[in-house]
Order: sequence, then structure tokens, then C-alpha cells
Amino acid sequence: MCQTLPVRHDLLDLPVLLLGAATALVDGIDARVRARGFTDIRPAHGYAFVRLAPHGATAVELAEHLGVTKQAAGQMADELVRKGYVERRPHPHDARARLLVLTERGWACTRAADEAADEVLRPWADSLGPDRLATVRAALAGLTTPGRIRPTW
Amino acid sequence: MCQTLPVRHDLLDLPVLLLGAATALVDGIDARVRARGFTDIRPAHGYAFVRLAPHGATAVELAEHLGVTKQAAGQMADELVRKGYVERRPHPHDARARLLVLTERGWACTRAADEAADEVLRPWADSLGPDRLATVRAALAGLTTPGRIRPTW
DNA sequence: TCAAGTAGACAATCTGCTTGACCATATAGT
DNA sequence: ACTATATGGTCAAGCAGATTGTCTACTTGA
Repeated sequence: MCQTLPVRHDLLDLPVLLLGAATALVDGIDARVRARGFTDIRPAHGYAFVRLAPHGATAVELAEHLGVTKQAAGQMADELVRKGYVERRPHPHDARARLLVLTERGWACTRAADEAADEVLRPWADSLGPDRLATVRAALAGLTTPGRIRPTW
Repeated sequence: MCQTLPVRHDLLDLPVLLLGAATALVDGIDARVRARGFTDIRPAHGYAFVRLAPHGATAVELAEHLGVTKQAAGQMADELVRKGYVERRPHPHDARARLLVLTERGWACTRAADEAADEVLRPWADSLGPDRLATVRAALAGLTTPGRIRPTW
């Protein structure tokens, strides 16, 4: 009977479920990446790797991807260079810019993260089955807005 | 061209979708809460409100809920008290402790956040329809692990 | 060729959080 | 009842990640 009034009571648990699932995913991947020996990086660095992996990027491009200032991106780049995951190369078309690219260690870490994500998601996906998985995928795609991946707390 | 390489089993786009959806949700709610006049709080405070709303909580309980130290929780409590969202009361059963409870302004903000969440989720839920929404809800519940809601970046 | 825009480095600062120490109160063991 | 230990909270110092502001080197377009 209460259902005839606001249905929003059903909607309010979704934030908790969605954020809880995102947390479980991030923490699960992080734990497995650490278990593979990459103990000096945090999930935030993974977001940087996502942008750097295909063909590298400049500090400004990285900053836009992460949703931070270019100075903050430059500092993260410093850290990743110091830890051996990234190297700075001269930019082929712009002498002002430097191209940030993954080192072999950076690629190894990226592969470890992919394996970790697979380990976390596979049992979940298997229990859902292909049909429901497709439904979930499409539903999440409908809520996602193009742009940042990391919320501002 | 690159598409012929291994697609990594299709599971690797899920982190992006899931985190993107969580980001869109958090940012969407935050923007609408601000539009309702609560401009001096951040999404992180919302997680505190979730714990304080039912019956209040001590600083230590709040710290456990947020996954931070008791000092950090105490500092957030200070801030929320200063801004008028929370007040400290003597704890009924423990003279050491203080019970943190929402003020009327705190409750108003909580209601605003509920409305904001509804606004963000309703069009999405309507476009899914009840069946697929139930599928998504159950799937997310299967991935969520009980505990924190907020990942460590 | 020259003015405006852009990439990035350097410096100072802010904020949220941590660790460590401490006091007041509660609770359990004898 | 008394004492030892555990717990809630606060104070203080410091750190890490981010910010704003400024500067130089290089690019781009009129």
C-alpha cells in the first residue's frame, strides 16, 4: 500500500549498493596487485596507468583524465618516474612537452592489475551468467557520464 | 587494427563502467545538494550523515564507519558542529563518550540528499524498468562486501 | 615576425588525515 | 572494594596530496 506513494524508498539503497560494489572492486584489485609485489602504488595510480597505457600522454592530458591540476599530475608523474613505472621522453611533435610512457615495470603492473580485476570479477560474472551480465553492463553504461572515473569526495 | 588483439574476456570494461557510474552518482547528488543551498559540505560528509542519522553515534563509531582514525572522525565532527549540522550531547550510558546527533539543519540536508539521489536515479530506473532494475540491484548486492562504502584511493 | 596561448617547472600554501601522547572514565580480575 | 587494563576523547606535530600563483620555453596564428 505504501508502494502507491513514493517509490523512492526502493531507490535509496542503490547508492549504497553501487558505492559498496565500487569499493569492493577497488579494494579487491588493490589487494591482489599488492600481493603480486607492487606494494608502492595506490589505486589512484591505476587511473593514471589507464591513460598512459595505450600510447603515453603529456602531463596536461593526464591531469584532464584524473580531474586534477597539471601541477598535481606532474607531481604524480615525478613519483611514478622515481618508482620506475614511467619514463619521460621528448614529445615527438612539441618541444615544450614531454611524453609520459610506461616502462616495462609499468606494463608489468598494468598486466597484474588486469589479472587482479579478472580474478575479482570472474566469479561474480559467472554467478550472474551472460544474460544478466549484459543487462548489468548496459545499465551501468546508461548511468555513467563520459568523463572522470573518480568521484570528488 | 589493435582490436584484433585479445579483448581480455570482456570483463575489463566493468571497472570503468562501475566506477564511472559511482562517480556520476556521487557528483550528481553533490551538485543537486549544493543547488539546494548546502554549499559548505562535501560528499564525504554524506557518509557521516548516513551513520549519524538513525540514532546518532560516538566519534569512534563514526570513525569505524568511515574507515579513518578516531582523531580524523573527531575533526570532521568539529567541522560539522561548527557548520551547524551536528551537535554533541552527553552519552546516556557512558560519561566518557559524547553522542553526535544531527541538528534540524543536519536533517534538512539529509532530506535534500535523499531528494537529490532520487532525482538522479529515477530517470535511470524508469528507463530500465522494474525487472532489469531488480537484476541490477541483485547483481550489485552480490559484489558488495559488507563494510566500508568508500574506497581507499 | 610578433602576440597570444600552451606545456611544464618551481615555490608557497592549504586541507584532510596520520601517528603519538595524554587524561578521564569504564570494566574486569582478584 | 581495589587495582589493572581497556576505551572514548582531545591536544599537538607532521605528512601527503592537492591547490594557487608565477615563471620560462616553446608553439601557433594573424
